[in-house]
Amino acid sequence: MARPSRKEILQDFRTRSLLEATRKTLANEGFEAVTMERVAQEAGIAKGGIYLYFRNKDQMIFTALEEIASEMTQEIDTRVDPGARPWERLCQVVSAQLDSMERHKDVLRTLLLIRWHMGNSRQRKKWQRLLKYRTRHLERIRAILDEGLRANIFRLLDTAAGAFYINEMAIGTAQRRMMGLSGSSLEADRRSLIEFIKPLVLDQKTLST
Amino acid sequence: MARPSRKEILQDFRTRSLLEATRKTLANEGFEAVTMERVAQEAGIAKGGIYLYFRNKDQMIFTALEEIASEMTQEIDTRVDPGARPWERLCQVVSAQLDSMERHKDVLRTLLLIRWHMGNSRQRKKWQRLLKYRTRHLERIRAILDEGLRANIFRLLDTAAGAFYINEMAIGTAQRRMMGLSGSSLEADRRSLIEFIKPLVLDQKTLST
Amino acid sequence: MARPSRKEILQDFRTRSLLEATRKTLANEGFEAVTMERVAQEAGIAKGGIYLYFRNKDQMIFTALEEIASEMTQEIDTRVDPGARPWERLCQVVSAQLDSMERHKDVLRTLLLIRWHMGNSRQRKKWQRLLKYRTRHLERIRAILDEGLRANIFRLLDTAAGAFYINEMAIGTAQRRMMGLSGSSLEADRRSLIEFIKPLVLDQKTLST
Amino acid sequence: MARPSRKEILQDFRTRSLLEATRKTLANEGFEAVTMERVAQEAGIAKGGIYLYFRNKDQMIFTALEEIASEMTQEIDTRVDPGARPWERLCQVVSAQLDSMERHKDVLRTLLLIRWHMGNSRQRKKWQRLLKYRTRHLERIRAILDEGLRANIFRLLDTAAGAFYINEMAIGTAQRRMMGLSGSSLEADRRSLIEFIKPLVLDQKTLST
DNA sequence: CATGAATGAGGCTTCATTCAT
DNA sequence: GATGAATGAAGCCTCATTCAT
Repeated sequence: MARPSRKEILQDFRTRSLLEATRKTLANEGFEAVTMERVAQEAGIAKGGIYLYFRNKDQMIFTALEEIASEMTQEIDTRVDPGARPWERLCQVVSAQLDSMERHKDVLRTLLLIRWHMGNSRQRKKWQRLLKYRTRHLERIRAILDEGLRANIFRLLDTAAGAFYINEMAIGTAQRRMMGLSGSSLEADRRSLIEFIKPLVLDQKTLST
Repeated sequence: MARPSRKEILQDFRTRSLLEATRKTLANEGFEAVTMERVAQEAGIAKGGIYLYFRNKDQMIFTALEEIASEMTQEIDTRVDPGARPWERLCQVVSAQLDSMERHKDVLRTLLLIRWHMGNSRQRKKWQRLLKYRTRHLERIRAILDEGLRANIFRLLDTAAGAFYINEMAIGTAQRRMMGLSGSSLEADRRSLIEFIKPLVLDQKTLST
Repeated sequence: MARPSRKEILQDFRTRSLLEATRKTLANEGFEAVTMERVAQEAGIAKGGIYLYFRNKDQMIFTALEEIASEMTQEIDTRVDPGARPWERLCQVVSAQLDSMERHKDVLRTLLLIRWHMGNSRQRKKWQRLLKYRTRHLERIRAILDEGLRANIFRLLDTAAGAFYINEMAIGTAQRRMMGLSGSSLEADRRSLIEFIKPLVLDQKTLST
Repeated sequence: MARPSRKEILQDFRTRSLLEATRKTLANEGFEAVTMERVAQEAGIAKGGIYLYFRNKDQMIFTALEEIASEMTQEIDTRVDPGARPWERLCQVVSAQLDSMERHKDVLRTLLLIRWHMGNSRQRKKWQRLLKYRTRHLERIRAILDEGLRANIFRLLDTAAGAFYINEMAIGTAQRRMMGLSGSSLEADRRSLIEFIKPLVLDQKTLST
């Protein structure tokens, strides 16, 4: 395998710095605070230099967001034990998702902004690729539900819909925390959500949390 | 009661035009497309004229959004039969909410943006007042859950949390439709959501939809 | 003599209100705070109504300033005893001028602004008429100096120049007070100035203050 | 010592152009004519470019004014012979001040405007720093008077007050010239002023001009 | 006459992007 | 390649003046 050349290493480093700076600014000061000037400075690169690594501002932000989405997906994957039984796995996914969102609380705000942009036909294309991560996550949940259904552990339901709702509740929970409206600990919020979806399980005597 | 004078009528008409223009722009082209110049033009008013009706851009947008929130709240109220039994009322609320969100699909996007702004401490105050409508809605749902709980119809649950989750699922559903990702009819989405929360009811044999 | 008609009385009252409002605003908040809107409101007249009494903003301000200049001139006249001897009269004039400027401290600022405008050839004409009051004042002082000279009381000097310098010192004193840089009482400032011009008098043993 | 780089030279040139343009506009058309647009054009720079050299309009004007004040101070310093005797030095200062003001006649107008702004409590802070030059000048005069007093050459007087009055007369003289009201040559005005303050000297036989 | 809503020119400032060095 | 000065299009807001009612 070709060892990365000196040039490639530098390019990579610069790209990383820029993305880091973008995320940091996004997190600390919000979308409107992200100016090329600011990001460049934070990354220790000249303003004009950004354009060597990104086509334009939109693409830079897009890439930063995609990176976060990707990280979150991975974080969740890591936390799920493929050998566990469906309900346990579901709990793991939900818990991992809440944790991950909490950790990325600050940028989550912007990440969720794409939901908003997706409603605008003109901008749709620009952000569409980020949906991939959402879809993947929904399918992960759905697979668990399907398995539970086949094993006759879960109540009969439209698993696609179920996955969707569970994800929405998790996101809502994270958003509420982000807005400072939660009032409970993350752990309490987690328990609450799991409690709410527990009726999915037919024989509740068998449940652990 | 004093009949509105000619002047008042005109004032009202102008204010309406501006709000309409704001909503329309907001809906069609998104938040960043809302320019004083543009709104003025769309409303058939000179640029400077806006400031006769609104203190500044923020207040204009705020008013437009609040109006929508208020309309939605009222639309839902109208659709709920206070005499109906808890589960029926819950279904009415959810259905009404979905309908209302569908009707205001375009601006809903922006309305939900406040979730985003609320995460930015600097802008928090500006939008905080809009939370009133959310709170009111959550309490409406919670009251129904409480009543059902007291009547021993609903499964035991934290009603505040329950209200929160139901609302999140409804909003998520609307958002999905808005993003063009639903694929089903509104009616199908409604059934799906209601189906998902049906386990709340203890004796499901008694259920109508 | 024709008794002023009802209409004329009203016109006069309105004009007065507007000038008063102009002066008040000028005094309290400075030149840039004088907007037609504000003055109209303060005067209890509709914005458009101003144009029934003044050709435009400039003329309104001009008239207000002229009024003040005129008042100051009169105030000084009142304070001078035509029968007194030259040095006493000089002291009276200077004292009266300082008092009057102190009383009109706030608007004096704007009044002196015309010195500034007079340097701009384009605006010169607009304010030139206000010079009348300055000229009159200088002549008043000069007449006193002339008389003192003829009576052999004052040291030989160019009386026109002397009048000019004395006036400048008085204005400077008032300005210093206005800028909050004086630190002394008005009375102390008065004494100081008179002390400084005392060498004008040949035989200082005869002096009272 | 580091030779100024090409970049620094250019930066300096731009700054100079802008300040020059500001002064010119200030001089020719007055304070209100100073527009960012206009200054930029006059300096041959794009509108937005100004902000590379000045934080905002206020700072730009402030800098221009301070520059003038500083130049004038230096011009006067250059003209005073530290070895000369008090009265000669006083004459040198006054002459230099009149010359300097004559040379900067055009902008002097605006420089004196700070007297006006200083009367407005809201703007006071903004211009306060310019008072430094005035204070320095007053102290220069005062030091001369003090020395003359100690040497028993000057008549007894409050030297601080004396410095103040002399300065006011000089400024007044310059202003009168600026307003086109002088009618005499600068030299005549100079003589006149010096003549007026001559009584400060006790033994006038010793005087040269 | 009187009103004040409406106009629209004009001012300040920001910022993505380009390009000479 | 890298830099950052320069550009200029927008954006928000103010306010003297006009004019329909």
